Amino acid sequence: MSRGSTEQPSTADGPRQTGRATLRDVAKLAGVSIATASKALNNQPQVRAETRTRVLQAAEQLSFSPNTLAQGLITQRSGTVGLLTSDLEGRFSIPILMGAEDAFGSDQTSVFLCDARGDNLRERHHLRALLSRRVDGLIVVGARPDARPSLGRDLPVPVIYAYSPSDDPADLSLVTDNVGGGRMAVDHLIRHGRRRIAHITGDPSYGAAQDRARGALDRLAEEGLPLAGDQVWFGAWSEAWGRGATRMLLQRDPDIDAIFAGSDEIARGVLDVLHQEKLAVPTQVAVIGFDNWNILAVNARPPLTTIDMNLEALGRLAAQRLFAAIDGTLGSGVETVAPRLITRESTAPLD
Amino acid sequence: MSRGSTEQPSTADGPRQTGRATLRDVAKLAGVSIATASKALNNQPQVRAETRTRVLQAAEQLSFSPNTLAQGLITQRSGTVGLLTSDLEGRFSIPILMGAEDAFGSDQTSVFLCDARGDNLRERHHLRALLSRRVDGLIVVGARPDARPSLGRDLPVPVIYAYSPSDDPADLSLVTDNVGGGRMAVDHLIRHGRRRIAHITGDPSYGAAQDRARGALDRLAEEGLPLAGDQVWFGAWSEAWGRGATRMLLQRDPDIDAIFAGSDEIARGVLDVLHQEKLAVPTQVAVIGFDNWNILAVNARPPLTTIDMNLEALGRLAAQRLFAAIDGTLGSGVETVAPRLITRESTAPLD
DNA sequence: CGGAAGACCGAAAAGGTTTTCAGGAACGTA
DNA sequence: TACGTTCCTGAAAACCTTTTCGGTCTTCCG
Repeated sequence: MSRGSTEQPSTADGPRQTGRATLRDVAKLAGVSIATASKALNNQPQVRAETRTRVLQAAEQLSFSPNTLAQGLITQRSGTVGLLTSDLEGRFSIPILMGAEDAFGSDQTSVFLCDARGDNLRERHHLRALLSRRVDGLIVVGARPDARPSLGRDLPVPVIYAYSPSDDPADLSLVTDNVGGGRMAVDHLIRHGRRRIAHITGDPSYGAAQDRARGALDRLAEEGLPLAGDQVWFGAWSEAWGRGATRMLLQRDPDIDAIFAGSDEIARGVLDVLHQEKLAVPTQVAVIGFDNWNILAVNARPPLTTIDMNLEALGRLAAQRLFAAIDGTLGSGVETVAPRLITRESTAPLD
Repeated sequence: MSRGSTEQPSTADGPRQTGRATLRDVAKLAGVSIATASKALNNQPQVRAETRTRVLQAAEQLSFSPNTLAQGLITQRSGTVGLLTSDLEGRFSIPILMGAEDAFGSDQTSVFLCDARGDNLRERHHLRALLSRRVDGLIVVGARPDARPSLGRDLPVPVIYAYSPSDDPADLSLVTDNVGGGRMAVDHLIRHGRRRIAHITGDPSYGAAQDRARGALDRLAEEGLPLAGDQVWFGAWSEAWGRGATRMLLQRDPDIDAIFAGSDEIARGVLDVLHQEKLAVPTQVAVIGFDNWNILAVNARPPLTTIDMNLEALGRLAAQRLFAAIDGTLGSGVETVAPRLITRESTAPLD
């Protein structure tokens, strides 16, 4: 560390009572007033070059670092934002978090992480704490892609809802375009010459399941193609359901040539049964997943073509929107982020 | 929100210039001085009960929330800590984070999240920012269970290293007991009557791989048992390596009755090949993994017995140690957290 | 040489809270 | 009535920085 290289400042060589150099110390060492020292460090123009360097040297020597609390107190801006997630464990929050943290990090903004663990009381508690800390803004990251209760309209800072939209249309929410994702998946299969496409997906109470199915059906309809297997196979977001549904599906409709799975987890189950049934992937049946959950998709046999929700981009976008809202005023409504196709080996043109 | 229920305070009904009620406003409304208001809100004894309730009511009415920045400025304690991780993406950081966040949350401490993304420069940058924000302490969460460079001895706040120990023995590091984990895994197999136990694990450059292997070998030696397969099969932390190694292993030593896999990912590969070879799990061959990575372990067929590193507990412990260190002084050396066995169906007593 | 303009610097207020210390009121005792 | 206690309350300093505004000094021009 650079602090290490200087003689560690102690009672002997300087007036350090609190253990840290303050602007006053720097000013004294540089032989100027506090005001001048401040200006010099902040690149204000009204200070001579020679004086500035003297101050800079003094600051360096004392390894001065400005007290952000005091700065925040006076500028009425803390330079912090709150990231209020309801479910850190769930794998979807993390990439959003990363994106947001990354975007803020390149500014001067630091991020408070709060995990409410799905508990409403804990959420309120964290909210109070964050407001008390005078965060400049808030990003609320939901656990499921369905609407969640708004934090309210009368908060003193801008709020952005990510992944789970707010149930108040006056709030600004950022979500992934699941309809577009479903459409994209089926489009990919169609382009590869598939005609008998089935769809196995998760819990029908999830908006995401409904939306993806709708996108898929829309795209099929445009092409005048029927949905293979006679229905959307709703069930659970699990490998086990993927296996079960595939078995039933094959029984009802043995000559499908593609399966769109509503998640990579389900896709793994699908692949598993296709293997057992000696149906070659992708030559006989193409499989496409959803989520691009790396550990599952990459290690699948064959590696899984899938739809990536671009969650990190969503997090970054949330950060940008919040940043813009901090001085300006905030928009409202629901904004969607386009997913993207990740092509691997589980899909290929039909001979 | 409670703020919502009051007439929203505006220019009309009160002296609100900055948009938020301040202690001065509360005091004025309650008809007392700022000092008294402060004491009343902080449960100081030198204030009459009647006055206290008057202040409390005023605070409630204005939905006052104290400015933590100002408090921190004067108390010389910000009530925040920094969580400096080098790799948010990696799945190991998350549970540690959750544990720490949870432990701090129940106190009054808020957590700054910083992801250095494995970049040294970014780490320094974040460190500077955190110190500038006057965090009361720091937890450094590594990406790999191997030693990492210390942040230095002369930081003005206590630092605790989690998962990756610091290379400076004067620092305090908290790590998982991988030797104990390896021992625990083999012990479990032995207790279930297994005698021909093999070990397939990941990248030998990882301390964790070496430690787990050592623990396993120790336990075997105690029992006078040889290691089946003639060697520890080091390779990569991947399903593919799990598959490859299992094939080679079976060729060399067809009648093993248990495999200890160095990670759940590897274990999945192992299970896969055992399936193909028609070796029944757990009746013929028992399999135990490491990490308790839920998505892999639970969905395996059969569900995987595995070793859980107790990372969330590690995070919580780190928080506690840091908390203790903030007033007192910090210990040093490496402290280990015991892993725990998660029994599922991939292991069972040999008839 | 006088004066105006410009460059640089410093005193002081402000931001919101905690805490110390002194003063005032009420009360009991001599 | 005078005085000592006990309780409450409030003025003011402190924490560290930014920013405004007035002041000093130099320089240049007439």
